Amino acid sequence: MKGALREKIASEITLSDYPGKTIRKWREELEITQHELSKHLALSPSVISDYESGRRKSPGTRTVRKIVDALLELDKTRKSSLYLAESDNLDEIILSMKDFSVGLSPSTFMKKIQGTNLSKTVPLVRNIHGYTVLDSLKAITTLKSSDYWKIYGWSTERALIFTGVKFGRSPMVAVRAHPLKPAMVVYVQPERIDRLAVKLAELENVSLIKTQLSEDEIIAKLEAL
Amino acid sequence: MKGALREKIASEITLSDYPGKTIRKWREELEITQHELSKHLALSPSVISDYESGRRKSPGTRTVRKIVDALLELDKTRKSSLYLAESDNLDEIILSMKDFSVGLSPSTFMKKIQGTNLSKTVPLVRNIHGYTVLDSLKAITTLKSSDYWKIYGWSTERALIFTGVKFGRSPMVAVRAHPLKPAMVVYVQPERIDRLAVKLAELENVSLIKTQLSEDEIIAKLEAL
DNA sequence: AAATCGGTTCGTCTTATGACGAAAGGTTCA
DNA sequence: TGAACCTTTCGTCATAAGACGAACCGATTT
Repeated sequence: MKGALREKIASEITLSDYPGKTIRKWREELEITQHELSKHLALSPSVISDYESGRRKSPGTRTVRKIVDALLELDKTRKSSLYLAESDNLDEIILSMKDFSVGLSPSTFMKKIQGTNLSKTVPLVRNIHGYTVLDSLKAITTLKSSDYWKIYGWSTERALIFTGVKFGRSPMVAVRAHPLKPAMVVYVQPERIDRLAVKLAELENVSLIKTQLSEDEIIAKLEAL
Repeated sequence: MKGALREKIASEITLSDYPGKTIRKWREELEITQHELSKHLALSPSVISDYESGRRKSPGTRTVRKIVDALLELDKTRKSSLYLAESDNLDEIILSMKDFSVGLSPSTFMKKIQGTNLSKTVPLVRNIHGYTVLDSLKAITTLKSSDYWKIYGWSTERALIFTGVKFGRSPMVAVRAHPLKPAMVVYVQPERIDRLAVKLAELENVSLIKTQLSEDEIIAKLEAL
C-alpha cells in the first residue's frame, strides 16, 4: 500500500487527451513553479513549458514518472504538503488490508498464519471477516486517535496484525483505549510477550496470537487468501 | 467515477521500471494474445512484442492509453471479464467522491447543496471532511458488505449523498447496520420522507438532509468545491 | 525605468519511439 | 512430422521525443 497520490497523478497524465495540461494542473495544484521543477529534474525550464504547452504531445513513461516523482518530492518539502495530507502516512502504516466475503473461523485463520494462542482464557469463537497488517511503531506514534477507525475497514470482526513488535504492550494498550475492538490481535515475530498485554487481551475478550512468520511471508499468505 | 481498473493499469505501466513487463503482465492476466491485441490496434504483432520485450523502453502516453483501452475492450468481450467484475461493483454505484483537505462546517456544506434539515434533534456540529454520492438502489442491491467501507474514503466524517431515493428508509437502515457512521446523510429529490428514517438518523446522531437539486446539479456543485 | 520572476516560443540537434515485415524459435496437438 | 499458434528478433525507415539556449512576453517589485 504505497503512493495512492502518485498513482493517481500518473494515471491521470497517461490517460489524458492532453498530458501537458494535466501536468500543469498538478504542478499548479502543488504550487510548484516550472523553474523549480526543471531545476529538480536538471532540465531547462523551457522543456517543462514545451510539455505543458503540448509541443511534446505524448511523453514517454520514463518522463512521466520522473515528473510525477519530482512533483511529489518537491511537494513533500512544503508546509502544506498534499502528499503528507493524503496519507497522514496511512499508506506507510497499513501494510496490507482486506475484507473477506465470508467469515473465517479463528482456528482456520490461525493455521493460515501459523499462529499460536497466547491466552488460555479467551475462547476462540469470534469469526474473522478481514485483516489489517500494520507497522506497530508507526501506527502508535503517528496515527491520530480520530483516525484509528481507518484500520478497521468494513468489519471490526477482524485480525489486527502488528509488525515490529517488541513486547506487545503498546498495541494492546491502544486497543484497550479505543472503542472499536478487533476479534483478534496478532504479533509478528515479537521479541518477548509482556504479561500485561495478555491480561489486557483477556479483559477485552480479544484473541492474542503470535506468529514466527516474517512480515513479508504473512502478507504474501494473506493476500493469496 | 469510471475505470478504476483502467487507471490502475495505466499507472502501473507508467510507473514501472519496465513498462513492457507490466503490459505483458496485464495482457496475460486478461488472457489476451499479442496477435489479438495487435489486430485490435491495427498493428503488427511484432510491435507488441517489441514493447513487451523492452526494445521500446519508454512508450508515450498515447501508446500506453491505446494499449490499456484495447486490453480492457478485448477483456469486456470475454466471459470471465475482469473489467465487468469490477464495474459490477463500485464504479456504477459511486457517482462522485472526494475528500477535502480541511473540514467544512455542516451549515456551509448544507448551503452549498441547498439542503434542508429533516431532524430537529440532531445538532449540526460534525464537520464534513468529504462526500460520496451514490445510487441508493444499486448500492443497496449490489454492494457486497465487504465492500461497504470503500464508500467512506479517507474519513467517515463525510456526507453520504443518496440519489434515487423514494422514502429514504433503506439507506438509513444500511447506515444503522454498518459500524462506520457518516456525519451526514443527504437525500437527493426524495419523493417522501419515511418517519422511521428520521428516527434512525436521530438514534445514530447523523444529520439527515434533503435537497431538491438534481443529481447532476449536486455533483457539479460538489466537484467544483 | 530597470530588474526580477514565471512563463512562452522556436530553431536546432541527437536519439528513441513507433511502425513494418520477413524470418525464425518454441509449444501443443492431431 | 508437420501444421497451427504464439511469440521473438532484427534491419530499416520516418517522425516525434527529449533536450538546449536565446529571445521574448507580462506582471510585480524595487
